[in-house]
Amino acid sequence: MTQKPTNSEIEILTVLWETGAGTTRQVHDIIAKNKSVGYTSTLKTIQNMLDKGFVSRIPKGQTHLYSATVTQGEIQKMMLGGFVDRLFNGSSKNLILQALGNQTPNPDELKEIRDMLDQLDGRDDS
Amino acid sequence: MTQKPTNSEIEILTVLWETGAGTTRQVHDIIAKNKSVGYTSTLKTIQNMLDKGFVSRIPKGQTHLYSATVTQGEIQKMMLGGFVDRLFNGSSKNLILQALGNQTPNPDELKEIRDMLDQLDGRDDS
DNA sequence: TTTCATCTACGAAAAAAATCGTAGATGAAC
DNA sequence: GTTCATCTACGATTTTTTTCGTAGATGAAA
Repeated sequence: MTQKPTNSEIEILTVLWETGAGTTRQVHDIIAKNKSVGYTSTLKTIQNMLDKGFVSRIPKGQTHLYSATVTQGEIQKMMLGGFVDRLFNGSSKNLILQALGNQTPNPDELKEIRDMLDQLDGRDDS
Repeated sequence: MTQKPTNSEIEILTVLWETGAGTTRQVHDIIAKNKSVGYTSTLKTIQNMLDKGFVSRIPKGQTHLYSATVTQGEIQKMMLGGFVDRLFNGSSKNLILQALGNQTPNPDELKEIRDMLDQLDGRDDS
């Protein structure tokens, strides 16, 4: 698993991460709520993903049940590095400051972030 | 400026952000250090960027001097939203936690992030 | 058993992005 | 003034990604 998923593939992975598993039909119906695309397009993309190893499948009657073979965290990690390098001069800090500026998390989330920071530099003044 | 730059275009913008301005030759020589690509490819990409409005140029002898018409911050903002939506369920918090996990900023940077957090929720215990 | 809906497989077309080849202009070196 | 290096313009090709059309299989309904 060295390859990065394309945008369409990520859309499908997102559905599978949320639902656990699904047939092409089930995945497609969810995708098609947000964008206009034919069933066979979704099918083809899933088949490509099978070739690339992003999903596995088991036969289920006359169809297949697909699940992701990669976790969302793995893909996030895989994509984040390049993204930070390409757009934020490789600095996570820059990314984080920009992210905080764009869309401020709510207080609970801010606390989570603070806790993470505390944990990272071994601080303990909760 | 509604369109998003492609990856190749971002590479070129990055050079221009760092150098302030440059000729195709100058930009290309920097790009070519990191990847194998012909001069005319870089030229063509810059010309596309001129059409899209990402750069402007002024004649300089027999060549042109290009500068970015968009700031790095603008592009970061433009790209970050979609990235968070696509990969982090639209949650900046999730992005930030993953970013901190991947590559921990140094203490000074951590302080910057903390300051930003304090500022965001009006805290004042510096 | 004919019809109909639904599925898969697979190639091909379309769209988007990246790369490059060639032609022509210009100026410097000789 | 011929040669050489360098630049731009621009179309065309290649590669990647996305979309879709068609053919064939299968099972349920009539």
